[in-house]
Amino acid sequence: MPCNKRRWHGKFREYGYRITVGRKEILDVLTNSKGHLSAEEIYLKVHEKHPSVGLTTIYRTLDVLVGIGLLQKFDFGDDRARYEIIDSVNEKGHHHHLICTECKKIIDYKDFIDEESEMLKKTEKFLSEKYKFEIKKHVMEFYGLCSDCKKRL
Amino acid sequence: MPCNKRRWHGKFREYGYRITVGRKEILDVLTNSKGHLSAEEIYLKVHEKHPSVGLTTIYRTLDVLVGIGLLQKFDFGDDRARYEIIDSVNEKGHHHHLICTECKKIIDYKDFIDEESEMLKKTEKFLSEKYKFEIKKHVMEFYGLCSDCKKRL
DNA sequence: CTAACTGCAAATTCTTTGCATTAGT
DNA sequence: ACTAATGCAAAGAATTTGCAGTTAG
Repeated sequence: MPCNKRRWHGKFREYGYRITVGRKEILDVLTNSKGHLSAEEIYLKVHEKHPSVGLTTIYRTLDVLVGIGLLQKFDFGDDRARYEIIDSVNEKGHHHHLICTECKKIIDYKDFIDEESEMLKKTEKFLSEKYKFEIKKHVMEFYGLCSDCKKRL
Repeated sequence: MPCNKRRWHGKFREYGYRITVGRKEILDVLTNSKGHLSAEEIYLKVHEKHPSVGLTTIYRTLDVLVGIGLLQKFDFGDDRARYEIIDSVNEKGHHHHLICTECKKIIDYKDFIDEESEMLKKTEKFLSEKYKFEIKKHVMEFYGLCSDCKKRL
């Protein structure tokens, strides 16, 4: 994915951020993961290749990435933030989430994504006018019990 | 709101929970508030009338209320949980949120709520069949900059 | 060279828990 | 009476911060 690499290199320059080994590896992990990773999970993966990178750097880099719009931060109610590379950067494309409140499993879905996105866009337009709000992101999620937990309980 | 009182009294009995001074006051605060209060905010309000009620009780009661389905727990990304009495209990009715990521202001909106809810219901039905998921709640929110913060920055 | 970046350890903040006491039913 | 509920202080857990040493450009 050379175009991704170019994309974030550009963003980094633009904002005056430096490109370091740690940051490269973090971006790599995020790009090649299935998404919704926690800081700790990212730390562990990065640690495999670069044991010198500490958890603090992970947090700080994630902040930077969210700040320059390469990453989206989520909260699925399990007391830790989760991160996903934004849209065009990975091949997965836009999706929404289905979250099991028991085992914390997260399912990505794209069904109805176009219809949903259209609805969201329309609402977004209306709300931004009505409330003079500059909308930066939307969240649409479903919480419940996955099939396994439903059986188990 | 006598019917609300009857409603939760019933729920409490049903689950074998006792009705205490603290719990009554917490329910009262939640019912008469504009929603999306944090545990601390609830604590402060309850504290005005019943200084003997501690923060721990607030947390424990909120858990109970969420458990029996009288309360919904939210996370708007400001590192503290926020709570809202569910639908039929208060007169506000179902609504969604518009959240300012700068000043943390939360705006309730009901525009398109029917259309949105219909869409959500449809998606919900589809997803629950496809993934054998038992969907308990949905979240639809917009994050961005409110008019004040947009100006200020 | 110099300002950004880093790791480490300590600090913060929200929430939970253990335990002895109090109070619904 | 019996057991749930409570307050308090201590514990936990995720994230942030201060600082002195390191490194990218």
